[in-house]
Amino acid sequence: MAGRDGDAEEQFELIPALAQARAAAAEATTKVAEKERSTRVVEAAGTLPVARVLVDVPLAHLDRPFDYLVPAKLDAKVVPGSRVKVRFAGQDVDGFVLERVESSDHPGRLAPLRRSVSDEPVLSPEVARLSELVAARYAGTRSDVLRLAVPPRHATVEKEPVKDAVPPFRDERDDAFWSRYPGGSAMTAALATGEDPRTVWTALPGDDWATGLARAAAATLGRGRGSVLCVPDHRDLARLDLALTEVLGAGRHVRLTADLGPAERYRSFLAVSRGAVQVVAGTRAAAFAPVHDLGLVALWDDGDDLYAEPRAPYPHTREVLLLRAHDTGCAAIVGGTSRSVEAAALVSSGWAKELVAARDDVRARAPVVSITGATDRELERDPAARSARLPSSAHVAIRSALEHGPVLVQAPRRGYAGGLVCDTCREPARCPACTGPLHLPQPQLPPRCRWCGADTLDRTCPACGSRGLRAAVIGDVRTAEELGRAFPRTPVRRSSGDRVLESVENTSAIVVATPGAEPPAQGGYAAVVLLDTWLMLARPELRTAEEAVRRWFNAAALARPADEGGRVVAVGDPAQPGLQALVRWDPAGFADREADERRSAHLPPASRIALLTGAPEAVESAVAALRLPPGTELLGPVPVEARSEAPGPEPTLQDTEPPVRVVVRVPRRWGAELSRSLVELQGTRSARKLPPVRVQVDPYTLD
DNA sequence: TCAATCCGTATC
DNA sequence: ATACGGATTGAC
Repeated sequence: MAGRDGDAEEQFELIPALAQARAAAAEATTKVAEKERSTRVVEAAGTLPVARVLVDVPLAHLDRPFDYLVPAKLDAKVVPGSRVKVRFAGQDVDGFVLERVESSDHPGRLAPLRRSVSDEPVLSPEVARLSELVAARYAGTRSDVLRLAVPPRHATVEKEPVKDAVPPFRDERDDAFWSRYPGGSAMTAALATGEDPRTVWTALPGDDWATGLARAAAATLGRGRGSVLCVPDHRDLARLDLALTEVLGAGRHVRLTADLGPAERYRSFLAVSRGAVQVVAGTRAAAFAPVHDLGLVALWDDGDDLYAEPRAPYPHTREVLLLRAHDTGCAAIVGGTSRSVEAAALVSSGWAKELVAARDDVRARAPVVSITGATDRELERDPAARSARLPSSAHVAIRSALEHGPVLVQAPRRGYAGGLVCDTCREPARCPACTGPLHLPQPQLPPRCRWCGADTLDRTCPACGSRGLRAAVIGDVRTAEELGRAFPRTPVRRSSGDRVLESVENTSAIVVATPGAEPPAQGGYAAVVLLDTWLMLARPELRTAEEAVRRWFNAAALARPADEGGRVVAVGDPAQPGLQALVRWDPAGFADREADERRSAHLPPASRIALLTGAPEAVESAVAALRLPPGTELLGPVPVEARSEAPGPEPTLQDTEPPVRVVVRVPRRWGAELSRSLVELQGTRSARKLPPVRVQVDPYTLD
């Protein structure tokens, strides 16, 4: 059995009787003598007998290395970065060896390592340091971060023979992709020479971004440096994987995602950690990949919410990669069709340089975008359009575009119909009895309350006095049905949820998709229609506008260029800044505008915020104990719904009393200070066994 | 005077 | 989380 000969327990049994007798005789001795006894008994390794071990315990105040004695028999297996088992506070726990040292500062006697799990150095010094930085940034523990960074061991996979090393990569320097961007060739040249450029890249609509990232990785690999490339989901990863194979050839890269399955995931991880491959493409789990000689970190579409890790300490892939680039001094590319507010902040602070196409190029490649109002008056005038809930101009645009190719219709959310809103002011309709949300149980029945179940026969909108109601969310299913009736001779296909189309052919068809599930069309869509854009702006959340605009740009980028007749019709308010940015095809301008608004509203990234959630008294005492940096704002406490979407080990909130939440907000320059005092707070609280308070630094949403 | 129990603190 | 030590309490 594996690890049998690595068991320190056996060594205690093998202690000579003489030594045992001597040890027994030394019963009442000083601490110094006792320490000597223990060292002699365990027979420590000849050189570097002390292992500094990060133990896997969830307690914040124990998030530091502890020293253990390396038994001589384990000398060869206990290497820096390897997994061990140690006795800690009376129980056996897992740990990572951070380093081997000559002596310990610990005044007491050291316990021996119980066992070496494996001699595989799975925690590289760089990732060990990164986990420290991420934990500090998000006020979490290193053991929580390491759970995200190092996949579980798979012994069978670990024993598999190592693949032969591939010969050094020679980049043939094909600049066909990047030369279309002013400064693009300079960037790849800088990647190839080791100048480590940091770039916010706003891609041309319809551009083959995957090839761009693959070329950047190739330039970096040309000088022997590796890359970490992150994408939001599997569709994107399949595309990047293809591009990497084409540009780098076979065997130069691996895919790394959490849902590969334990064996395949560990196999990919080992290929990277052993240096067999230096290019990693993956979802957010790949951000921590221990790439040898890291030269480039890159991510595509950094505004996607899939980059927000749902497990503690909730790090964001973009922040992990940027911390990594900053710490190691490697190059970085933050790319997208649109631009996140955080990316805009990287440019305006001077940390990164922007890489955008020339204005003329953008005009030629972007589709023609128009906005059409969706007033009910306009719907009434056109019976055909009303049946499809489409303004007549959108209806006309679809009909004429279908003569030239496929048409994409983006419908805000999945499902048949959501709640009901006032047909005039669009205020959500609430139950007159209990203020619960109303819905239509069946088309011909009166509205019913989802909370108390009462039917509402007579109701006027408290906001505007209107009596009419309409569906708040049409949903892609009903949209597809209605479009099928409006265009009876055209095939209507759906792409959403777990039935996402890979791509569609260049034929006359209507594709109804939810945001993020839009399949690309061969040769591009003749037209893209964005339905009910106002709905995507209706949520009162931090990133509502940014998120909506990102989704509009991503869908619109699938249309053909203007000179090939590509059109985009957005149904919404022509004065809406996000839609105006789409008309001008100016994602950077919109991001700057949004950044200004966040600054004046004291929201991230201009401010650093932390959420403290827990039982009312717990949150109250936590806030009272917190060292608050200058300029701190405290918002709340407010009651929150007891919801824990995040799977896995979470601090269990008291469910006897409804939890509350406080928002702590500081100016950005005090962000590190805030994180420090949150770490201190969690340390004190866990040491004193106080009820848990969940801390989230810069959460993705503030709903 | 000693044992059972509680509380606080360290965990190598 | 245990685990241990010192203080505290209670019965002889």
